Amino acid sequence: MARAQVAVEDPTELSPRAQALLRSSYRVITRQGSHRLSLQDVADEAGVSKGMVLYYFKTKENLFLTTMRYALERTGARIRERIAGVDDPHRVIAALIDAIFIDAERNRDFYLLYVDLVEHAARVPSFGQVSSLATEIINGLYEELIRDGVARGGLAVEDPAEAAAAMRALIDGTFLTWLPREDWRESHPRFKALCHASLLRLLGVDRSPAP
Amino acid sequence: MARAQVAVEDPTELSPRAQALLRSSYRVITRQGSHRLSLQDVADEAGVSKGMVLYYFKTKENLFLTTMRYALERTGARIRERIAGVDDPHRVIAALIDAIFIDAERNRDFYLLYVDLVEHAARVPSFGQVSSLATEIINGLYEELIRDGVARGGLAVEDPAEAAAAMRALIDGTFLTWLPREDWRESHPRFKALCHASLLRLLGVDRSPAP
DNA sequence: GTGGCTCGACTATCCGGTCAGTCAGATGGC
DNA sequence: GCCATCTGACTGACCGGATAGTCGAGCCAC
Repeated sequence: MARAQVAVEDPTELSPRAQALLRSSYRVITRQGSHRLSLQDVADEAGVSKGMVLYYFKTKENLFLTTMRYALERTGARIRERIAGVDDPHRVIAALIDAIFIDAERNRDFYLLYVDLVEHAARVPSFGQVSSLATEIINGLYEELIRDGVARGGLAVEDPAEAAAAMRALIDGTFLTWLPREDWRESHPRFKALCHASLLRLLGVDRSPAP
Repeated sequence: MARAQVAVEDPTELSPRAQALLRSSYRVITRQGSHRLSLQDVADEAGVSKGMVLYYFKTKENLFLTTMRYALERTGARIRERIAGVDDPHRVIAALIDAIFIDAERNRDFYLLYVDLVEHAARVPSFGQVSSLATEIINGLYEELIRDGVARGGLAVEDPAEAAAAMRALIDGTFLTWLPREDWRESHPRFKALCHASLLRLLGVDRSPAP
């Protein structure tokens, strides 16, 4: 795999054809894992020849990197959208948990990709920027929520950035322990509830039910 | 890669030669990642021929599985050993954190392998048992500690098994967010402190300093 | 007809696994 | 004590299959 020399391109600025390939690539990765991703598979999934994949994304690494970024930004946007309407600071945590834990299949797809990204980022320098992007998106969102919650009252937190980091660790860790389970489909609600309860503890939310 | 039909063998019951190969395998995996592990690399690392690796471990999958189990049990035993002497329930959490966060290099090696294991376990059924073994070892240890802490007072926890799961999520998640960082070497103490503080919150430990 | 787009054949490489065979040391018959 | 035989660890050449990337030629819309 050749080394990418330039920054990963913005997926939203790609031609429609390239974006379709990106979606095919994402589908193949969720099905097989990024390590078993082959250009031929992506081409087959998209119903085109392998040459075309390389025509739009010069190398496999570039395709992979761009797919990561695409999935990351799409997921981040979706979560933001989901919690945009919620104003009550007491409910915003619940809304976030609802937004993140949508359903077992999609959570599994995304977090398996995310785990792959971490593994790659730790070994291959060019993946570092995508991984940093992930941290920016995720921690930024969490920190924003926490600051808001503190300002409106209801959250007992000293350092929002630190709390956001802890929050991220808890949520990502919940998925990490959930992913390899054989009963991942059935246990999804249980892990969701556990994560919710732990998060409330972590953020010092008053746990007496609202009257 | 052929499918393993039988349970992964106990690494401690292997011949010295095979155990040496296991250590070589672990070294190669920590260096390159399990997906870039080749039999030739292991053979080179051990200074033998590739044929020998397959002589002792019939398939690559079996070698990999056994290496995982070896690393898992070795790490679990080391942590148990480290906290064995601590009696004071207020210090046992600190001791655990000290035992887990030994140093940046070893944490990185182990958790990169662990992340690989999760990815494999989620895709390849034969890795499920090793992953379950990991859960047993880790959650068992945590639950034991929590029960002990509750019995001696100092921990405000309702369901120890549930608290253990949350604890594991927090710790594993801390490493997951730490791993892909470029500054992983320098930021190790910071993540350790963050994890420690969050853990105290999560377990409802009285945070006023002892007089 | 020209240039972007698409194909598919081809190349080079890598890697898991097989296999025939080497060699050193143990065994045992005399 | 000595040689024939055997055994099991170990090697290295080899095979088959997969796969990233190249390239030249065809297609078609403008």
